[in-house]
Amino acid sequence: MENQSKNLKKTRPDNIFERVYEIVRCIPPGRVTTYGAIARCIGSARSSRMIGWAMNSCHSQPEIPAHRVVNRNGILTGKHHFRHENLMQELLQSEGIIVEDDRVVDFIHLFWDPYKELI
DNA sequence: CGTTTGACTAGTT
DNA sequence: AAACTAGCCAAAC
Repeated sequence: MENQSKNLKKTRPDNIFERVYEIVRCIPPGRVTTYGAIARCIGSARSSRMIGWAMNSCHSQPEIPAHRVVNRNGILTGKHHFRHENLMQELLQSEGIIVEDDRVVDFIHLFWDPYKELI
């Protein structure tokens, strides 16, 4: 009972994290979004750093296309957290996204706004 | 239990 | 234009 809820609390990712995962899962292949956009979508616009933390824990949750989340300039800031340094870029390129110098080419047009699309 | 850190961003100097 | 600041908040130390 008490122990269980304790365990649950430890096991259960915070709601914010689940919300983040939900949004990230909704990013269509071949599109990207930003930490800030997700943060805005879950209602705390200035908590973009938490999105990064959420991604850090997302390996426990399969089916999270974390490679489609880049920073506001379309730069692959999170690439070092993948199994291999180039995995993020390879995944993006396998979806038709051109990556040059760790930056998503034509990022502005590939940007997928969860706030608009997931209202 | 206070401090530091971080896959960020927007604003100011 | 580059550097600095502040806000945010959960883990790690």
